[in-house]
Amino acid sequence: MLNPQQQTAVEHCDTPLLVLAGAGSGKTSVITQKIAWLIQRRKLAAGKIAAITFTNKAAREMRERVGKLVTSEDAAALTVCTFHALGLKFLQIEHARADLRRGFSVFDASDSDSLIKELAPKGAKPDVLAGIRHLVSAAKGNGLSPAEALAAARSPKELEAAALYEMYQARLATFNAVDFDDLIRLPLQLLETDDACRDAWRERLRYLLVDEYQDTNDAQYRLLKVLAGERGGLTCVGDDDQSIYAWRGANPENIDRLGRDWPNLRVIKLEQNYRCGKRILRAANALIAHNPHSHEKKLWSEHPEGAPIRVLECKDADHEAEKIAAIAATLAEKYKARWNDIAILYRNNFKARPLEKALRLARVPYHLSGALSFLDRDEVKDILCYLRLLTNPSDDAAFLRVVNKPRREIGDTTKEKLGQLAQSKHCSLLEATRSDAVLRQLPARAANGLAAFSELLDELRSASLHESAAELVERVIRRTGYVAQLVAATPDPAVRERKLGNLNELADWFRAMQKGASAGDLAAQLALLSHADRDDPGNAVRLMTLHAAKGLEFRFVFIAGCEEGALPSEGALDEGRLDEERRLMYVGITRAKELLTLSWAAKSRHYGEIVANQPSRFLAELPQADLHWQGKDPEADQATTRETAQSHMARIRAMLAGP
DNA sequence: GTGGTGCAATTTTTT
DNA sequence: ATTGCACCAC
Repeated sequence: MLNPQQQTAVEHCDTPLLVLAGAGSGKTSVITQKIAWLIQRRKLAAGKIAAITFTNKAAREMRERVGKLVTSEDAAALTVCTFHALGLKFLQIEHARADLRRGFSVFDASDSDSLIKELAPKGAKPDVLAGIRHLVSAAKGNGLSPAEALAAARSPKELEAAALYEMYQARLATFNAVDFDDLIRLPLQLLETDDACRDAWRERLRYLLVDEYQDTNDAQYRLLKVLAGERGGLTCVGDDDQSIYAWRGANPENIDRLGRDWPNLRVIKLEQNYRCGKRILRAANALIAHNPHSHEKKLWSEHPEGAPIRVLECKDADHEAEKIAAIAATLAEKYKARWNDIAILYRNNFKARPLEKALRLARVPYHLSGALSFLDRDEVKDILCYLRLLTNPSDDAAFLRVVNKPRREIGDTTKEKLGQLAQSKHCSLLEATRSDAVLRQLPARAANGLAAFSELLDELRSASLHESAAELVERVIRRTGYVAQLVAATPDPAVRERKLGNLNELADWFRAMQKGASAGDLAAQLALLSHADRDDPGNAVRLMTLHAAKGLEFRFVFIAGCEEGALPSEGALDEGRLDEERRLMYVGITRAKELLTLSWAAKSRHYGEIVANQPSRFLAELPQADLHWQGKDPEADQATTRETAQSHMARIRAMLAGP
């Protein structure tokens, strides 16, 4: 099944291995087969192997595929998860060494945002806040502690951010909480400083396989390095041409670092593509040739040539969406396509709106991935915050979120006052509500509400001691009066049903999880499962961003919004980061197996105003002979391209030859 | 403490 | 143009 390069990659275990795997070259097969090889031929215990991915969906798919190659016992013993999930598991075991107490909370992005906002100078503008948050995250992604970040600060901005990082981290510590970046940074810090801990984990994880290696940041690289050690039980699979996450700290330089840190590194290239038609691949190769390369790679394919790549020129975004919807609708009969053979990709989520509208109108079933995440729904977050607070009474962020849900007449004034009192007593908000001295200093109405809240939590906590996680979740949903409030406050029956459905789904998720785990641990895991990769899209056209499409493939792919300022995005253009945008386009093109359609709109809305667009420069970088431009004026174009003329002739001939 | 009105920011991409 | 949020009147 495997080609010689793939087979070599599977069998090479004695020194670290870097697999430069082009798009569609079967890298997942290499990883899964290699896991099976390690277990069956190298007699390595499955429990000592970890396969690390970047998304939960990728982890799930990998687990599924490995499951077909190894025994179910081995499959269960394997670690197949994201970097962040591995870090969480690590910290849950090693919490004491990381100065965390059992049941610590994982702050999600919005928890982090509010904390930053609280600590930043009052009235700071959103973009300033975002800048600080980005710098703090970048420092953490470089594995820096607050002190190190302060020392490394090069500009006033960085200095300010580093100072804020210190406060931010101190607050997290009092909340007994970590954020996403800490899930990498804290394990790294521990492993690099604590020899006993490092040796134990090296023994525990004897072989590491990393998918999408080009997406690792500095901290992740160092984590791999310290875990793999001199022994170098490590296989990294990646593609520098698919590096599209530099904006969030991914460092594709890590590809070259491997060879420097392990001189015995073996490098294998996978250049045969098993996915795309020749023409699509030729276009992809031509496009990416415009980028500088340190690892030359030439993808080839044995697939048929395939149809020309269509370029739809449209008047505006609505027109574009209508055209795409119309073509998608015909593909089904023309090519015997199932709806889920079709994907519509775009640079930013904003583009999804007109597409949704057009697809609905054309009665094409579609599924929007990524957008409204299950866990971002308010009602789900609320219940999860109850669980967080039950497991971690110090979690002030969770406290603030749920203390007045459902309504207990506790408003901002009370929260503010309570915060001051807790601060002076050096205790958490929840502890403060337990103190009579504190309650006496508040108005009776607020004090009653707080007392009721803390009693409710006490009751739930004592119930949690002898209940499973699933039972506890159901109890929280019922006993807090949450459902009653939800029903009362949501007049629209459709919205109400949806929200209640979300709560049911949440309960289902906990029911499906293993019996032994505590609700708090599960809530922490759930915090990482941020994207809607939970629900099965079914047989529907898939709408998603180009980023979300990485790792997927479809027979028919549309890339909408190929415009200057959109596909090389405005921001990237300003900062001269064109290469990554080109790689994004490359990723999009290489998702297509059979038919690729690119489109651009001559006009679009920009902050409410209508502006004229230019077609993306990337369209000009494709081999023009492989493109079929379909302009705004279909009559005029029909004859202009050879391909259409030929198929036109073919149709006429067929008619003449017919009955 | 809650429910309204007007203003400002939004368009990268995600664990 | 839409939407979230800050500020103000009950």
